[in-house]
Amino acid sequence: MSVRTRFAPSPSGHLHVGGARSALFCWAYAANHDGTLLLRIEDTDQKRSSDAASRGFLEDLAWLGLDWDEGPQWHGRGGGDTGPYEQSNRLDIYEKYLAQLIDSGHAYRAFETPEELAEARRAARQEKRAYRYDRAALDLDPDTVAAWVAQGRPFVVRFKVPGDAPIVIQDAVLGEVRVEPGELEDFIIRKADGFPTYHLAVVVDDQLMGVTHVIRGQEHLANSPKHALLQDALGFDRPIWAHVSLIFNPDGSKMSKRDKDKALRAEVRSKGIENPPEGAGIEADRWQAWLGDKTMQLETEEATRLAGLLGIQLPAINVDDFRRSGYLPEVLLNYLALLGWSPGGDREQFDLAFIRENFSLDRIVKSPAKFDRAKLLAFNLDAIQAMDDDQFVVRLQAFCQDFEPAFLEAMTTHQFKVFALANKARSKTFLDPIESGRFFVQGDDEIEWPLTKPLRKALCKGEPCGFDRLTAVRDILAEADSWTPEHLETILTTWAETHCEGNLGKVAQPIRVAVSGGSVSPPIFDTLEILGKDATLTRIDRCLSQRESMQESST
RNA sequence: GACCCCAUCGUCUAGUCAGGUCUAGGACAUCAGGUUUUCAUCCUGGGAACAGGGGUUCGAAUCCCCUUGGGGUCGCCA
Repeated sequence: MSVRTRFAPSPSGHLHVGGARSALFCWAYAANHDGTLLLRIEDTDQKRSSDAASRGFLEDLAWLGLDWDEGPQWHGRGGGDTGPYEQSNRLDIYEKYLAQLIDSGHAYRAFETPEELAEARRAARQEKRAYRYDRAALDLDPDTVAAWVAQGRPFVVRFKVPGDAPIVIQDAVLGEVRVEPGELEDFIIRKADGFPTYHLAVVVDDQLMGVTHVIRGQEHLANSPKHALLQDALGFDRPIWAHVSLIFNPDGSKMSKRDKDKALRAEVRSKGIENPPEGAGIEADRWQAWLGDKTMQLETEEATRLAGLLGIQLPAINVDDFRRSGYLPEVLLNYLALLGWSPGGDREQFDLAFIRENFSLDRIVKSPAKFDRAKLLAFNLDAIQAMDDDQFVVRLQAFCQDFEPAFLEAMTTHQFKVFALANKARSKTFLDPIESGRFFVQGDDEIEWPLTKPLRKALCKGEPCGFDRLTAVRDILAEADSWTPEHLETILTTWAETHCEGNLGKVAQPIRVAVSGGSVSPPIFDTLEILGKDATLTRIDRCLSQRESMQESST
């Protein structure tokens, strides 16, 4: 039988790194076995599902290069015979199996309200008892049930957990996992709104879609016995389960899609903000609901705006966060693969083709892993350094198109190419050249020279000082008849030979400061070429015009 | 709290399933030098771990048990 794996996210925001890793493992296992990867959208929660969110997932997966064979159709991906692949479009299917379970006595209707259940849970907690549903609905006589249903009284359907034998499941990563009878309560398989719960939908869909291997995060481990029970009751096959360990934050907590909201709530509380800040675009009642419900998530845009207003940095947990931060998809994938899996031996850097060739479930690590940004960054640097020049230019260009169009608008194609290549050796991410190169796209009159320590050192200190050298070299540059890096190098090194004892830095640094307003830039000759002669001279002149006031305040 | 899962350098891991070749290997981070027109690179070198206790065995990082520690789940979320 051919291998069929599935990645089944719920569409509640962007794809987070844990989900991305599950998707990668599903992809890799299927690819390694010439099997099929299915994508299924688990949107049975009417309160939390939105179309925009599920498209975000698709885009994230596509960016990573994790293409699905079957699933929602999107830019040439997806399709297939076992759809529909959105659970909200499969309600009639679940109804059929629900009826089967009720008819066969494996499930029953229950009429307690959510409030009643919450109260029962609270009471159990107070008495330090483990709460389990008391099966009161099982005592209802059939006529009463029929009458209540006929009246339209809301009900849920619960699965009647057999109490006789331990439930033993086999896991490809963890081995045998055993749960004693009586540990599980009669869990709900259909909600009052008519939608199935996750448990029922997953079991039915996995069977109907022919899924052979379920690779998912260990937070689902406790669900598997329930699914096994449902599968047995429905006469379904059990898939092979592989529960992958969790990904942690550096502080040891679980890396969660809710971390952004958590950070925002903490900040709001610590600042004692009671109402939604002006410009956050959040309604007052929605704000209150969000503050009071730690499972509720803001939309990405709302969260980003709010973080901006509060002046805090949101934790990077989504694939999209890393994309915007200038990481390469192949590096993120490489790093994610290493988090919880290892090909054995010393090899650490590899591509998707290598993963495809070498992936196996028995090399998945059981223990949880902390997400280490520093190592990811180091890998990204290595990948950028290994890239050939043309590719770097093209990919940086694409990055700017998506996130920093100002850099493309402000430069000619040639300037951008010089800019890119001048930055390649010093970039750890695509964002590095952008952040350190803002001065390239600023107007000449926007450059300012804050009196920081490195600026003071470059301009004011020493005898002669930077200003002196700048004044002298300004006219040399003005007379340059050619403005190429090579020619500039000749002029300036020659000048440094006679005026700075051959120490190019003595003159390069003051120029760098004058044209950039900071102490950091690409190699100086490239920098000047990108700026061009006019901008260079204008900026030097403006800088020199500040000489007096800077020297005054520096003494 | 109940149930379940896990345990090698600061971090990710190799080695564990088939016990000896392990005075435990690699990578990231860190520290000390060096190269460099700034930043970033780059080069050389150093320190750094088998959670603790019991077994089994000629021999245990590797097998068993207990303790401790960490984590997950306990929703009409998935």
